[in-house]
Amino acid sequence: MTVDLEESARKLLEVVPIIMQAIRSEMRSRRSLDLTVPQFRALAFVNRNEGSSLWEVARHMGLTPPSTSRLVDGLIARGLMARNDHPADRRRVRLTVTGQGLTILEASTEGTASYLADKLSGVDADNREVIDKAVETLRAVFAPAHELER
Amino acid sequence: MTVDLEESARKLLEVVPIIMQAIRSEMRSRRSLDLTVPQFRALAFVNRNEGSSLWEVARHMGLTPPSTSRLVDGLIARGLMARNDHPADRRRVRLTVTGQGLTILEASTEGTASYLADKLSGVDADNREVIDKAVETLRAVFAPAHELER
DNA sequence: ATTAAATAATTAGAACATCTAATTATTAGA
DNA sequence: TCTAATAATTAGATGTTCTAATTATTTAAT
Repeated sequence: MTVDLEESARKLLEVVPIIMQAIRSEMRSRRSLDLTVPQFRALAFVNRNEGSSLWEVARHMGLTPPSTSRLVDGLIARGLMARNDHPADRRRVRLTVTGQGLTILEASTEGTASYLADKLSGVDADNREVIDKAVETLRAVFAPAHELER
Repeated sequence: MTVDLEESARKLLEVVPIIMQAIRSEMRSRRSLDLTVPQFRALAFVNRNEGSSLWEVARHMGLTPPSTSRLVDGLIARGLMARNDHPADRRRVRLTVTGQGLTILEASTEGTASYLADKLSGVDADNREVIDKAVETLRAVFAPAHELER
């Protein structure tokens, strides 16, 4: 029984980047899809939140608006996202995922989830449940507050 | 009870980047230390493995040798790491953490772990134990195989 | 109603991350 | 010894992310 907070934190700090790296490599390895993690996340968010403003995407991702603006630029350049005028407020932007963007998002989600599922398949049912529960708790702890009421 | 492998994988895919982003922001926010996550990881690895070769660092981090070479360049430029000749094999490089590097590594570890500990402090003991156990399992699943016998 | 303040987004400039391909040394093996 | 393999770097590209400054638009206050 660890229970030592600092110790738990250090382990988390060691393991999270390792998993992240695995996800990153997996995502970029599919030549045909080739989304970076931020691109993937932005696409997924806008897909779930049709017509998001740049600021909403930035807040979700924990990025500054300029960073987000560039990120979106890249996605638009590849035809995966579209930037339109907001009808009520001309300062604002309405972001949407294009058909092609959705196709790639889905393929990428599917592919990466399969990869992770494969990794997890070696874990017995009990421990998988432990992981599920931990992920749930961690989500509550780390997810931007405004996204938890869903 | 979720138990659905694919579903677990998708949740992991959602949550890991969120935690990662929190860690990244936290690390870069300490102006005086200001390590990026890859810099931090490289420093931590070389500190634990005095005299590592470039290739070992690359393998640990899941990066290509060129990427690692540049990463190390940056650390050396900041005086946090040193690159020396390997006595037996002149192709190889012996990496070590400098005194200043160690100072910054420790401060950064301490600061980031405190930040995470603070986040986790709101979680009750039972759930903390669940998280610990999950982290342990995930480490076994994702850590590079060669690093598990320790 | 006009001006000042606040908000939304972008541009500019910088440092870093990361890849593939090609190159340079050095060592090991046929 | 000449060729293979190994270790590392350089080159060139694209993407990430920051701060600071700028542009446009809307809201609020006189």
